[in-house]
Amino acid sequence: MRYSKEHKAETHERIVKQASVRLRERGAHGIGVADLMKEVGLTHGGFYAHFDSREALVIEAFNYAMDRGNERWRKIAEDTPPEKRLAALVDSYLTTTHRDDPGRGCAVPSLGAEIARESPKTRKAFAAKLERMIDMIAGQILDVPPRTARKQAMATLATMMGTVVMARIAGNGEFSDEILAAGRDAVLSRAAAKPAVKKARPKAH
Amino acid sequence: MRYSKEHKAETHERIVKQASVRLRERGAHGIGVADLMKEVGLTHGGFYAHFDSREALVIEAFNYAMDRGNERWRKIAEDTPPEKRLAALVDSYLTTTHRDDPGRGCAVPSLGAEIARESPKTRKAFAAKLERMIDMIAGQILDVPPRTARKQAMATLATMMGTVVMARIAGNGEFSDEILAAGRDAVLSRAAAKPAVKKARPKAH
DNA sequence: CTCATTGGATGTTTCCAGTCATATAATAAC
DNA sequence: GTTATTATATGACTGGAAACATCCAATGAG
Repeated sequence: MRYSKEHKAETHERIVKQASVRLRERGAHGIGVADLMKEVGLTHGGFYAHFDSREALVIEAFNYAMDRGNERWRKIAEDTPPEKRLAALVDSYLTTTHRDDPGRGCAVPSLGAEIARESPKTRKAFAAKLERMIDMIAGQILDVPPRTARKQAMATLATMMGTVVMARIAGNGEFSDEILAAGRDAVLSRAAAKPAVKKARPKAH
Repeated sequence: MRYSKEHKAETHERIVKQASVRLRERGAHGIGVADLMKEVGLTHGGFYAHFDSREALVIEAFNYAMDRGNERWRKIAEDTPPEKRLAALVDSYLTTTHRDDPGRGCAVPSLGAEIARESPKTRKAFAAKLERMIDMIAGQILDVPPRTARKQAMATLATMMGTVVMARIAGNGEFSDEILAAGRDAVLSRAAAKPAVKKARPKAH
């Protein structure tokens, strides 16, 4: 082996990471191999030493983005007492920061619709990650009986993701902020209504 | 005038309609001028007699799709007694049919994320239509006091749209159906919980 | 010294928005 | 009813952008 053992792995990851950012920012067809490699500080000749094809990269990048999201949620669950976890999650998800920086945010609101149109292989990989997200919410975030947890997790995710999609359409002004606030209230009040947990009424900003 | 008076207007609308279907099916860059015109039974030379540019068409097609959606909702409101309107809406929106046929469905779950990346002009046109949808839900569909209607309308839409996005990622199997069902329950139970003055029945877990 | 990795250059293909001279078809004028 | 008029449609053409993929000389780690 020339170059250190980890060198290639590191380069590989840098490419995947940058791709995942660009894809979330610009969509599934929003960046080409050449530009991407340039952004990573390489030239695009070496690309095919790392990936069989562009699609292989895209799948990896999707997975990477989803994994980072799940990782983030896991940390929230870890660092927060059970009854406050949902509020903590919503506070990190339904923010202007997340809305305005899709590149570092959740992949579903940015790429969901496009994923649904990709090849079955790509779509299924994404669906598996989505199911992991649901499990995570149901098991680690929501403070409700397991009986209803899965269903409620799905609805919670749907509301959060739909809110981000709508807020991004609305831009970044007052109207958009209003949408974010409505989503927050909806998620938290639904949770408050179901178990005996109380309040958590965030002030709209 | 040669050709009948309405001829051009009709052709124009056929183009817009077909474009709106294809865009929802394949995404904002999913079809080119030439293919589109062919699908309408024309050649692509004449395109620029109808539209200044491709973008102008895209904006019209977006508007068309949104208008059709609003129209559909208006009819539901018209044909249904107030207390059943939301259920009727959800029953038409969160169906496998809608999930599996984006081309004829709501434009937000199919195009929302891509719209958010388009030019400000395009995005703002879409945002205006989104606001109309919210007004429609708040004023004609929800059976709640005006005070909270707008906020609740936003949340209701977010949940419905997010549910469709997730369900499409999940494909069309059992998992996907489960997501649809969860979305339905969430929208309807929230509506049932709110008008009742306070938090009804806190059932301890 | 050796050779895997890198990166600059290049090939080739595909595709697409937009233009224009020409042909066609329907109405208005006579 | 015939002709003149003109809006609409045709289809080939353009110029260029962008994309994926491959090759090979140079590099630098071991």
